[in-house]
Amino acid sequence: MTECCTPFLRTTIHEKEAAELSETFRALADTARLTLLSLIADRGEVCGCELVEPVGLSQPTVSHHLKVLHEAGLLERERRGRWIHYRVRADRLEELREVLAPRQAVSV
Amino acid sequence: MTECCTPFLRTTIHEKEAAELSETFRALADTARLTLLSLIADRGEVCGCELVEPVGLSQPTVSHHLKVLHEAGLLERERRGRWIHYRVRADRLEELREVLAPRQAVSV
DNA sequence: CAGACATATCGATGCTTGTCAATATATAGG
DNA sequence: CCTATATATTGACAAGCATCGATATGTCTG
Repeated sequence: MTECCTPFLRTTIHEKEAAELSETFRALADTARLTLLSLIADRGEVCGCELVEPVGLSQPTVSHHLKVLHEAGLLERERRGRWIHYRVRADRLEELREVLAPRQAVSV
Repeated sequence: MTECCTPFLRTTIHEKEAAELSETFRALADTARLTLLSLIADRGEVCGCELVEPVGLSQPTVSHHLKVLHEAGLLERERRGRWIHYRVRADRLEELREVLAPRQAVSV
């Protein structure tokens, strides 16, 4: 019996929701991108130029990953002169956490 | 048993952590699998045979997706006679939620 | 403008993955 | 055993994706 708490989406998701959500998870489904997110989150705000060396990938590849994360809404970017600064979007992560939350008191 | 509180948002993750985490997110990075998870979570416990029709994919494909989810630790399976029953692993989702948690007071 | 540096785009390549039809395996009941 | 049903595996194919080198674009500073 699953009386205790049935987790994940409170109710069956629809096609569009699933499509959007899967896109976000896909952005997280890569070692390099998780490392990037982690580096950025750890430092609060980071210049892109500081991210190439620690992940050990080429500059174009890092640029690509940052783009994916940004397009998934997981990163904020701000240009300052030559540099682009990145921050993690906490609100977006909170949304994800809610999606994964166990359902509260069951209704219906 | 994983460590209690070193989500990637709090400190830089290491290579192995990132690899494992990305694998889990990869399991979630698919529309069909999200729909399956949602269906299972919604009903608490579901027989696999009830999952083929609602997702609109072939039986082998559904079987494949359920395997991916199970191997990612996101589903429990229990055989009962001819049928296999699935449940969502709430503990695993809770782990994911912690990983996505915003950093609290910074801990050196 | 020219040179330096940060970032983005392009094109190619090899690997991964979602999907199916066909087939195999497992389990229950006659 | 034989049959029916549930599930898994295999093999194939197309689409997607991570990665790189080469190159382009953008931006500041002499």
